[in-house]
Amino acid sequence: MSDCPAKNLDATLARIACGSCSLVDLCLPVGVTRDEMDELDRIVRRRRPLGRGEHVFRFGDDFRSVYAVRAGSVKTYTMTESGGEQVTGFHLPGEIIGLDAIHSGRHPSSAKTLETTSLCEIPFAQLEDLAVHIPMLGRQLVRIMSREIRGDDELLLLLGKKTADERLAALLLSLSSRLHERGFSAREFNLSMSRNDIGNYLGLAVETVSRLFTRFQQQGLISVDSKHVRLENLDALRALAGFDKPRCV
Amino acid sequence: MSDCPAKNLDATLARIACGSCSLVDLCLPVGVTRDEMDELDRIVRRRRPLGRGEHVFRFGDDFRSVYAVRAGSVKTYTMTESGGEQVTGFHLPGEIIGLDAIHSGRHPSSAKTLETTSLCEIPFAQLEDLAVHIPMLGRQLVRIMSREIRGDDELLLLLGKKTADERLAALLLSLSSRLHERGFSAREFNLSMSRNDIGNYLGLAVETVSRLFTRFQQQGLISVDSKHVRLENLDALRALAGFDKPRCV
DNA sequence: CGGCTGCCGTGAGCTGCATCAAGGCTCGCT
DNA sequence: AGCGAGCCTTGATGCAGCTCACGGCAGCCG
Repeated sequence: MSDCPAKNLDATLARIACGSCSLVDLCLPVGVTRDEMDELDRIVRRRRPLGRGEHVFRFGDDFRSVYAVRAGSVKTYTMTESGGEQVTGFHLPGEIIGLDAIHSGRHPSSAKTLETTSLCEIPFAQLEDLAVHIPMLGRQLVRIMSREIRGDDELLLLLGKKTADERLAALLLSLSSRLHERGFSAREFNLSMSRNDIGNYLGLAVETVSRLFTRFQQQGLISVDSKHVRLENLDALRALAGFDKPRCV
Repeated sequence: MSDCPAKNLDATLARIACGSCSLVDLCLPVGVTRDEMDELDRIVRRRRPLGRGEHVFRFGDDFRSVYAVRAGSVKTYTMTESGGEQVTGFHLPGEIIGLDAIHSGRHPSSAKTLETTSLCEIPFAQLEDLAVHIPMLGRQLVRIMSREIRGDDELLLLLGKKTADERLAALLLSLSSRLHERGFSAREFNLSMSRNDIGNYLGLAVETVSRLFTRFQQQGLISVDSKHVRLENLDALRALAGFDKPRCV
């Protein structure tokens, strides 16, 4: 542990306070003062990065904390009794995961990193206590949860009503606009998730996803090179998906 | 207005305080004291019942309040740009609707009554202010929203992975257990929503839903008489649906 | 090096559910 | 009573996407 090369990195990350984090206006501390942010900083635990494929929490775990993605990406998924997965979301920096566990006190879903990922762990009991002193923090939490509900409802529409093409187009556009918000290119990015995860999330067979990527490329909508995607015709994709910004009103 | 026969009913309903409401342990004021409940009472507006098919709020409306169903039932739905509906939920007494609007300040979905329905309107700004003085109220709000997210995720699994049979079985069991929690029979109830709404919600064509009802009846799983359903073989339904309590962990 | 494992792409055939079409039932309205 | 509008049911047909089967490629390990 002490001679691990990650230690320095760890120490560096530990120094990043909410106030100096570039995600500050995507994450919890929106609208709180400098002093209040320091209070939040005191309860946030910045953990050393997780490697690809590690669990943040597992189905059935006791609920203690919610987690903010700081860098990297995470998939969340629930499980059927028969062992099948349903991927419920891909989460990018600034997003909070674990909110579905508050109600029951146990995690009803699992979360696994898709690549090397660093997270902020926010012990929930302390967050609730802090929210009593910092009303804005509670309000922001509620706003974030509202957005989550909204996002899920949009996904329901996608799974309930849309064709395979529309679904993939919608996912690509969602990733594109979310990455753009975070300062990355909206037109060109890497998919950190496997084709399998994509199919699972969109309610499609892997083979269908694979064929769709091929066809989208043939149609000049995108260029794909394994994990790397470039959106060549955003307007056509938007027309296909049927809406512009899948995760906003 | 003054000679309307609904007026007396209105007055009666208006007298029902949260403290004396039978839904008190399903709704917002869980775990708050008597005095705190009185404070909540002061901001809750008990409106006269809505008739069948009336809107509680519409897509695009300014967000001012959330609503608790007191009696009756409500469907919520979002819309595609092309005008199609996606039903996102059926809501029974004690459930809160409108939570998806907090984030953006506008309702991203519509809510329409399925039968004569009475609601409590809870102005959200006042609820937030009150939550500052009654921490438990804020916590309960967050818990309710967490359950909502959890419920949506379960629905995603349903739409993404389950067959038509499994979907209908899951819906019937969900309604059954939720009605049971509210003191109604778990085995026999009326469907307040149309076959169309059911199909829409489950991502199926009306015709498929109709055929499923017929087949379930032939298989001895249920008896149906138009809106009236009796679950004849709960265990078999549960086995079909693949899980027991669709909206709980 | 060779074998093994995980991920991705492609083709061929099948199937669950949508779609289309038509008829019955109920209820409210004239 | 008679008529029309919704809502529901049933049957026939078609197709989007699933399943199965196979081959390729990259990374990993002995």
